[in-house]
Amino acid sequence: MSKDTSRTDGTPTVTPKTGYHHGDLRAQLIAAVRDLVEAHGPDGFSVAQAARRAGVSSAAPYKHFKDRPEILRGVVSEAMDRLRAGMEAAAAAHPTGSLEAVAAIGLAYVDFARAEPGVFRLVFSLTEGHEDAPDLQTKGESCFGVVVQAVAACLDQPPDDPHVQRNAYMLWSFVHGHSFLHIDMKTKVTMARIDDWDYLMTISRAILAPGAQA
Amino acid sequence: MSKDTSRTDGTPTVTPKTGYHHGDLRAQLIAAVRDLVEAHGPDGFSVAQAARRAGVSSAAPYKHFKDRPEILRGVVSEAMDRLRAGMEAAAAAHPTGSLEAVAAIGLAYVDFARAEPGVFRLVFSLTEGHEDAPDLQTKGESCFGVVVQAVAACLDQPPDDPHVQRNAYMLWSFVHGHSFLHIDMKTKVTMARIDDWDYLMTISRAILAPGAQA
DNA sequence: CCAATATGTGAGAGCTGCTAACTTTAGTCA
DNA sequence: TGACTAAAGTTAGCAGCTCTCACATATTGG
Repeated sequence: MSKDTSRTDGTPTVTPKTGYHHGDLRAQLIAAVRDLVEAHGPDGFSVAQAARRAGVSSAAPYKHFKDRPEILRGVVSEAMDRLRAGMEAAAAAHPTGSLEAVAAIGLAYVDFARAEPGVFRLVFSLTEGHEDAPDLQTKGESCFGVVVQAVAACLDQPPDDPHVQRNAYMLWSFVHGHSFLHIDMKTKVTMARIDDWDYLMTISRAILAPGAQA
Repeated sequence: MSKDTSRTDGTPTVTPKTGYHHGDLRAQLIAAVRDLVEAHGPDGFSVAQAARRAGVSSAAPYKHFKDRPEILRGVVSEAMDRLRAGMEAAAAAHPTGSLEAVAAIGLAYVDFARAEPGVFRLVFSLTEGHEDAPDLQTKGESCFGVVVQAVAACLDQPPDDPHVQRNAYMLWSFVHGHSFLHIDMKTKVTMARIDDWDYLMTISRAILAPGAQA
């Protein structure tokens, strides 16, 4: 009964089942959906397809997720964890309070968008209609928290200072917009190519330099 | 044969059919899809539903559109026309070459995102996997062209100057990011409330002021 | 006035999301 | 150890969707 060597789908089962029970279906479904979203766009996946990839029947996913949207939320949640980890790691690689730390956080953001454009888009497509997902809200805020922390250190002011918040928001807007525009018209339109690091340093300096914009 | 007064859907037919032929089905389908996308998110619409709204059978749309994606592309195309018109009108309301003209373009952008968040998101969700849509590409570029034009006038340099292009791109990144973040976490997170006009003027000044960022 | 064409209809194949009822496995406690 | 329970699979099947095909009906140019 080795129904798990490979499916009609063509794609091999990531890890064969251990008999009847799978063992790690939830995580594998998320991984499968992540791949599918990356390959065919946010609405170009089906839970049936993901189930086939994981080597289970098309009803099995509903033992772990209530809905199709809930599966997507799972993917987003996992992606946000990685995004935040990446941002924190990037910041940690530079002196606390330095402009470089801020720019590095932005670069991590852009890198994530470039590496997983489909998932990146999904993360920010999902917020609407999923207000009933407090964990995602929380994770989003803690991503922003990384930026706020770095900006606060840079300006030597407390994180809840309105000036810090405003500057952090400006930086995030910038990086977010750049990320989106970048993956939208990859290497086309507008200009030859942007050196992201230069670009991000410029922005960080323009916004955080003492005396900038009032 | 008045099957057009209202449908089981509940929503009234926008304009009753003139008998067998509809007369303006294509435009009405686009309008219906626009509403549905706005109401239930980009993937929360179905061709069948749109057809019901327009008062035709579920096969009728395929006489005007090849695909489900092609209908979405139609919606996006129409939306981009309106977006560009709004940006141009906003610019025209201020002196050519003024910072206000630049900020006004940005405000038109943000206003559009706020007024039609679903469609706005759709516009920028569609670019991937639809590279075979040169008209959308063209319209996107001409939207950017509006920004470039205003920036060029403001800096008193030709539109194809790299400096102009770079600054226009920076502005667009900013406004784009702000728009997205704004509709994502509406009035939540980050800060109480942003006065968009102030915000956009600040940004425009920071980027376009003589001597700013090298 | 009549073909040719554009635009509608209904039926239906094949997929999907999701539920229901059943089966198998794993864990728990007398 | 062994029966009970809960967790995690299965198959069967409904309703709804996309899209196609064959057919019906308006519109229109020659």
